[in-house]
Amino acid sequence: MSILNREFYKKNTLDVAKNLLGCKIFRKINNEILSGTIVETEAYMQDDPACHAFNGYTQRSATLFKQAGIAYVYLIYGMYYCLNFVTEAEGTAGAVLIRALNMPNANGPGKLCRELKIDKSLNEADVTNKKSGLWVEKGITVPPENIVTTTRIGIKKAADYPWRFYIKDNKFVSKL
DNA sequence: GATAAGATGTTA
DNA sequence: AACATCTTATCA
Repeated sequence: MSILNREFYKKNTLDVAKNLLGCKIFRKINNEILSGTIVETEAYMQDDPACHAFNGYTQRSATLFKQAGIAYVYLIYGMYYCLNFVTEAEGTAGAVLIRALNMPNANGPGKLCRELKIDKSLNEADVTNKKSGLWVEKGITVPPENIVTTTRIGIKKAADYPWRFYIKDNKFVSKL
């Protein structure tokens, strides 16, 4: 029962992406609580051609510049939602994309949002308390040797940046 | 107002 | 390997 506080997110995006591995996401819907361990993340930063905020401040990317510890949810390809957690200080763009959870049918950004019933109404939701129905708690600690660093998936720009992290030998990680 | 591209998932 | 499908950004 230790919810990750705002200080956890208000750090270097790459560090937050690694620290989030092994943490548990909780989603409360009506009286049901869904949860899953984060097994795969990707980092997106301000000086990153693939980041939505790279080309300046727009309506969609505005969330990335807000305070750390809130959710950034957007629709991709008109069919799938992606869940991010905003990082860095207010005014600096940065976010961590959650790519996979340690639960069935959640091995991909779009699939996990479908499983957790995440949609745009959760955009900018505060993840540091339970009121929003979406929060993260400290989970297992992943030793550095079990964190694998590779290039990101599904993007065309800056695809060679080694900013994707996942837990070694985890079968729920999207794509091998 | 119109157009092109996109941090994906499913199907063949 | 191709496609489904629509919001967002970027023009005019």
